[in-house]
Amino acid sequence: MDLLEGLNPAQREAVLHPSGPLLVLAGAGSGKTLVLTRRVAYLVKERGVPPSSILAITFTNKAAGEMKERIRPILSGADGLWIGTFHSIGLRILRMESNALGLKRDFSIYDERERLSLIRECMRREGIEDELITPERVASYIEAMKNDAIAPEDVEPSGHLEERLLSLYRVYEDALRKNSAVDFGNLILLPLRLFRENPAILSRYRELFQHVLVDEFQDTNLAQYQLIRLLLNGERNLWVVGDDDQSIYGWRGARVRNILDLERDFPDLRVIRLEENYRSTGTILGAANSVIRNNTMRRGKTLWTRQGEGEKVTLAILESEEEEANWVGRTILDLSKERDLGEFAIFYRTNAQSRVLEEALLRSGIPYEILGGTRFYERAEIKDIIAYLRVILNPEDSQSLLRVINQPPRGIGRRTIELTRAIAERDSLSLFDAILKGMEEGVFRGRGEGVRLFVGQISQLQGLLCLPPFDFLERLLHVTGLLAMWEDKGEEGRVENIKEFLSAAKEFEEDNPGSDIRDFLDHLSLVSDIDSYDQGRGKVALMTIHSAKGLEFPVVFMTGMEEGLFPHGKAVAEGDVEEERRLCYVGMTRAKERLFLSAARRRRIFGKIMEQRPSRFLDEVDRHYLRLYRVDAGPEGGSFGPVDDRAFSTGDLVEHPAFGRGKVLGMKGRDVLIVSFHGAGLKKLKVPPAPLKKVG
DNA sequence: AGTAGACTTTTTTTT
DNA sequence: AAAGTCTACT
Repeated sequence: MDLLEGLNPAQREAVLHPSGPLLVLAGAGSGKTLVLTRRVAYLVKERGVPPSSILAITFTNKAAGEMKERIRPILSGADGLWIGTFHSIGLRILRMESNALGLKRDFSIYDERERLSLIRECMRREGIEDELITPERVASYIEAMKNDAIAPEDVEPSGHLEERLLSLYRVYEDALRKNSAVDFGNLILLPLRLFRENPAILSRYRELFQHVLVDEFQDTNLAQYQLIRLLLNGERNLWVVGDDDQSIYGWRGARVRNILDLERDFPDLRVIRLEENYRSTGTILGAANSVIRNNTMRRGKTLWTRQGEGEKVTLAILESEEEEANWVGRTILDLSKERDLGEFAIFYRTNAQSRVLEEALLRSGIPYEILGGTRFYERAEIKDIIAYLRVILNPEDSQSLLRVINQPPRGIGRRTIELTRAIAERDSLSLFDAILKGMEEGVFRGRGEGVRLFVGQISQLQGLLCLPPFDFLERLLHVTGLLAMWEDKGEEGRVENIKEFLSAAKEFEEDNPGSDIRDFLDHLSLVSDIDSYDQGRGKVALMTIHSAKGLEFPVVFMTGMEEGLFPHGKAVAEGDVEEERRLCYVGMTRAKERLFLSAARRRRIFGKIMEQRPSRFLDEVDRHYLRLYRVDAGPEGGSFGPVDDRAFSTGDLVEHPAFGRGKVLGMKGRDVLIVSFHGAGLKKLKVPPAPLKKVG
C-alpha cells in the first residue's frame, strides 16, 4: 500500500519530512490524524525505525486506540509503539521506574474526588477553617502549579494567602506519598522530576525515543511541553501537529503559546500548513470562519473546501429550553427518514443541559447516548469496587480504605476509626497497618470482629491477584458481599451497573489478553467514556463541545447559544471570550453536511427561570450562510425564512451618506458597528439610528 | 451505629 | 432541581 496515496502536496511533505523539528499547522478537518498516522507508518516502513523507538502522544485514549488500529494493518507489529495520552505515557513510565522515585509499584491514582477529600483531610489536620481557603480553591491552586511544573520550593509566596496555599500544597504532596498515591498532575510531573534528577535514566529514554510526535499541540500545558523537550535527543526529531484556533483547554493550563515558543526554542523549525478542509460544506466552513475571524489572538488562516456549498446553516430561537429540545427532536425525526440516527450529534456548553434534551428524545422515542457527564465510573457502587481494588493492591491507600471499610456494614464506626487513626498517628503507620497493630494490642475489644473481617477479606483477595480481571471481580463481589448488599436493599439500578462493570472487565480481558486486575485498574483511571464511544450505532450522540473535539458528524445541533451560557458567564467575567469563541468554532467545524444553531429565550438555571439573550456568536455568523427557523404555527409547526437582510454582520460592505463606503470590521453588542470607511477611517456607529445601508 | 430529614452546594469545560 | 453533606434523633 502506498503511504502517500490520496494525500495533497502539503500532507505529503508532512509525512516525508526528513528530520529535525516540524510544526504542522492543521486546520479543522484538514486530515491531521491521517497525516500523523501515515507519518508513523512511514517512519517504520520506509525509514526502518523500530516501532518501540517512536513516541506518539494523542489527546484522548480513543485517538490512540484508533491510531493503533489504523497502523496495525500497515505494519505487522504495531505493539511496540509508545502511543497514548500524556497521562497514560506518564503512568507507563512511572510504573516502570517507580523504584527510582521511591514509589510503591502498585501506587494508586487519585481522581478529582479523592484528591478533594485528601485535601479536606489535610486542611482538617492543619486546622484551617478559612472562608477564603476552600478545598476547591486549594485544589485548583495545586493543579495550576502542577500544570506549570512548579514545585512548592520553587515559589516565592506573594502574600499571606499564597503562603497558606503553598503550605497546603506541601502537606498534600506529603499526604499523597503517605498513601502511596499520585494525582493526575503527578503523572506528568513525576516523570519530569525523574528525568531532571536522574541523568542516567533520562539518557536511556532519550536514546530510546528516536521520534517524538504530538497531536493537538495547542492544548499541551507547560509541564507537558517541558517533558517533551527533555526527551528530545541530538536528532531533535519533534513532529507536532496543532491548530491555534482550536485551543480550548486554557483553563486546564494549556498554552497556545507553546506553538509560538516552538519557533523560539527551535530556530530551524519547519512549518507546514494544512488549510484544505475535507470535512464540511462551504457554507458550514464559511459560517465557522466568520465567527473565528473575530478573535484577535490568532495566527490567522482561512480554511477552504472543494465540497459544494451545501445547505444553509439553520438558526432557531425558541421560547423555552423545553421547546428548544422538542424542536431538536422533531428536526431529527424529520431528517432521520433519510439518515441513520448515528449521523446526528447534539452539543451543549455544560453537562447540566443534557437533561432537557434527554427527556425530549425519550418522549420522541429517539435512541440516544450521552457521553461524559456523570460518568459511569463515578457512581458510588462502582467507586466502592474500585476502592476495594486499590486497598487490595495498595493497603497504604488510606483514602480508599476509609471509603470501603464499612461497606457493606461491618459495625465499624466513628469510634473504631478514631482508635485506628490514633495508632496511625502514634506510630506513623498507614491506617491498614494501624488496624493490624491495634488487633495485636487488642484495643478494639468488643469492636474487633468488624476489623478482623475486613482485614481477612483483603488478605484473602490479595492471594487471588493473578486471576484475570473478570474472575477476580466476581470473587471480590462474593467475598465482600457488596453485590448481595445491593440486592438485599432492592437497588436494582446499582446491581445492573455492577453487572455492566463486570462485562466491561470481560471486554477489557478480551481486548488485552494476559492482563490482570492491575492493568484493568490503570485502564479505569485514565479512560473516559468518550474513549469507548463507537460512532454510528444507530443512536443520536449527546455531548459537551469539549468532548466533541476530534470527532465529526454529518448533522450537528449546537444548543443553548445564549449569552451567559455560551459564552459562559464565568468565562466572560474572566475575559476568556476568545477561548469560548474557539470552542464555538470547534463545535461548528464538527459538522459535515448540516449545522443547526439554537437558543432559548427562557431557561431554568439553578432551578430559577432566567430570561436569556441570544449569543453574540450568533450575531457574528455571516448572514448569507443562515436561514432562520420561525415558530409561527404553534408547537407543531414552523417555517423557514431568510434572515433579516437589514441586519449587519462582520465583513459586510456598507455605505453612509456622510462617510461614504466602508467595511464592517466588528460589532460591539447588538447594535454598535465598527466600520472602516475608505475615506473617513474607523468609525463607531449605532444602528439604528445611523443611516447605514448595505452595498452589494 | 444507622437513618431520616434539613441544609448546602452545584454548573463551565476534563486528562 | 437534584445531589451531596451534615446533624440530630433513634
